[in-house]
Amino acid sequence: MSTLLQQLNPAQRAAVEATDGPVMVIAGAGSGKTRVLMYRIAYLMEQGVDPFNILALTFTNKAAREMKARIAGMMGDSASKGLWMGTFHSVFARILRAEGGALGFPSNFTIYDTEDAQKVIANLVKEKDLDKEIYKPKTLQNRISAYKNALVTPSAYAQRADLIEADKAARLPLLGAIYTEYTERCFRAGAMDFDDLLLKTNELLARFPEILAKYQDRFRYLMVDEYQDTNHSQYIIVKALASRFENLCVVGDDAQSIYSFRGANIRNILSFRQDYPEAQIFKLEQNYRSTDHIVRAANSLIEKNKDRLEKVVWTANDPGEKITVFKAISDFEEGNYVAERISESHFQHQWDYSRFAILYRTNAQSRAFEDALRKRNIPYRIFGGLSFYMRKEVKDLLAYFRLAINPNDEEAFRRIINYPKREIGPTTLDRLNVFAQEKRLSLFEAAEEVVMYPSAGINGPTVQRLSNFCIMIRSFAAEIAKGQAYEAAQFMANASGLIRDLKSDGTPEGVSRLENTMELLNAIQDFYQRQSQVEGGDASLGAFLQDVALITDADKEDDEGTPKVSLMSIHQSKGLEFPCVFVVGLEETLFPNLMAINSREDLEEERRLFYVALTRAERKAYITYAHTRYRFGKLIDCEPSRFIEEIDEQHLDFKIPTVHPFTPPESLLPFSGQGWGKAPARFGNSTPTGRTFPGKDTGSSPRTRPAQPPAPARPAGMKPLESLGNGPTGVPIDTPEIGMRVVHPQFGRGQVVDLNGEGPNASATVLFDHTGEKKLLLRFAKLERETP
DNA sequence: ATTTTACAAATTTTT
DNA sequence: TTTGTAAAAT
Repeated sequence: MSTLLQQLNPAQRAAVEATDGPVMVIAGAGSGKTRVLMYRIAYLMEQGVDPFNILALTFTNKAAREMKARIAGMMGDSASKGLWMGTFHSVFARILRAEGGALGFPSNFTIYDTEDAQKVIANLVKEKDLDKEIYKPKTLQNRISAYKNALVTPSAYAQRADLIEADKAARLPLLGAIYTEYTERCFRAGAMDFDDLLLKTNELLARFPEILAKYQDRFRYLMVDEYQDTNHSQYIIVKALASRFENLCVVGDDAQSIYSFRGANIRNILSFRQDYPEAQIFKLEQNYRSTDHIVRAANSLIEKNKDRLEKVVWTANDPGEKITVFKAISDFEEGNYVAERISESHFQHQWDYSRFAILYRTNAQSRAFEDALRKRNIPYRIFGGLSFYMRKEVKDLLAYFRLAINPNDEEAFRRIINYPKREIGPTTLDRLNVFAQEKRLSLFEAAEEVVMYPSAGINGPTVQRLSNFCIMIRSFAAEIAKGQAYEAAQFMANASGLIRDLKSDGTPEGVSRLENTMELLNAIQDFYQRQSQVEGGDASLGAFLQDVALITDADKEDDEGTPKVSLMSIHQSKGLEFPCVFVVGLEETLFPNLMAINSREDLEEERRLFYVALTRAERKAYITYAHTRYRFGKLIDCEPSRFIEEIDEQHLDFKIPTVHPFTPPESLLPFSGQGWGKAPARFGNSTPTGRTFPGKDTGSSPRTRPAQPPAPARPAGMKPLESLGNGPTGVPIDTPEIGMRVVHPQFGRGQVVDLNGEGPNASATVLFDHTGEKKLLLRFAKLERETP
């Protein structure tokens, strides 16, 4: 038998060996789903399948990258070349770059993020003079997104009386018109939004049979991870691609479907059998991840859901500890409790900080935990919230790149036409826009041509300013064409006046913004160097932009070695695991969220979300909730979540805060009465651990620097499982000297030949033994002294 | 055209 | 709590 197969249990092995025909793997939490996917690919290759013919669609790019690296490790680097792995969005964006011409899109099309899309819509609403309280850009964008994910194009919408009726009822009778106009604007701008990447792929495959045939023939073996979270649009793409060979393997867990708000359709997994009657179905039910208490607790919870596939998750692991349930008096105390527990385990059991995760329902909850951790100098990392590439200053610089590469990019144009100040205000922009719409031009084209049309009403000096701007952008394009992405980016950052503008701002925020801008430039240099290493890699600035548009927080690697506590929303924790997990904020209207308590379907999704959170834990789980909580600046009373009651209590261990002597303990026990019962007034100020309960903002000592800088400049990455003994061998270098022998993680060994700059811009020129001379920024390139 | 000031609104989850 | 928008002033 293949040595690969020996490393799997019987159920896993069966799923791996069923290479031909449709296969569905129902994989319980922690049952080795990723392992099956990985071994299946390796097994296919071992059976002689060309990796070129395999496509695996994963949930994050990071998952794809890691899996690919491990397969390369098993099968050899060159053997796994050509294997395609990535998210739906990144894989099909790539195909659209190559084939989008058939649909009339340029290969350098821009990807609009949600913010861009909403701004385009906001502009339309303004142009049409509609009430933006009723026609809220966010709402419109959501509805349009939903239509796109259901494959309802503007023309299809016009045929759908039911949808038109529904929008009328929602007081949005013009939604169809806005949708149509929005689609046209995007087309003219050479831009696609996230949903378009799937919708246009469908259009491409449906309208051009020869293109469909080409990719059907290429992707003879298709694998889809997290199938329960695919939406209709993705489902149809998969179906189309798989329809020739039907070697389709989908892996998922209906109990972990948590993305219905994004159009994910749990029926995709529930009805797979009907779509493919001859499909083989495998169930992975043994959990290798968590203790018995955790597995059973999670099971008892998820049993309350009606929409489920039959499946019994079990584990042979030891019982472990019960789940600790803690009720805090306030969100502030909740943060302190969690930080205390982490600190305790860290010092008593030598658990390094990367073994802990704090999971919450909404990103806004992170604050109390940040404060508590920072106060104790516990390093942490926040995922989500506003990511690096969403920051204003980063998007501003990116907009220059975008416009230089695709001058029709309307949002980029609007963003930077008057930033830094060029004396081109709203009046000019309005007139320019009117002119552009009349002539059916993009704003950039309009700005270039308006000089010939005095009737547009833009005065001479302003026309000159517009023209100067266009000339500058054209010169940027020429710079990019030289092919040196980093140099071009730096040139643009300077020539645009953006750096100067940031430098003139002396405020701490301004300094941080400048740092972030520099960080972006560094990222470009890194990208350039990395891509240059890969054979056939595209190191252009355009390629960088394509990557950046689809990057998420979860994709980023941690570039500092310090182990950190992870803070993230439960959604983001999907697919991850941690030895110790805190699920926090278990309160009615927060979790389950207010938005989700009205229908059974929504409530069940919230319950699945809680299930996902619990099953992230390997050894120990905590559940916490607060009595009072600050929400939008006001202190409000909370009620414990119904979900706590739903867990079989034999797996729970209730902890209660210090009890006032006059109060009978029972009255503090959760669920002893209704809601909070009569919680006693707390005279003392002590937490359960006996610490004094500091007032707001008093605890942070000015003498010690926080473990985390106040404004984390970039999202670092994480490696929950491999935090121990990482890093290459060698001695880190603070100050390299000319002539020193060094090692670089990517370029290998070399010798320092020159040094330049200081502070954050300090760089070294290194002559590498194999890859030649490179200039590296020191704070960025992890150079180490060569060890013989 | 830009800056200042005041006031309001907003918080679910994400590719 | 912060962030964004509208009106008013320069």
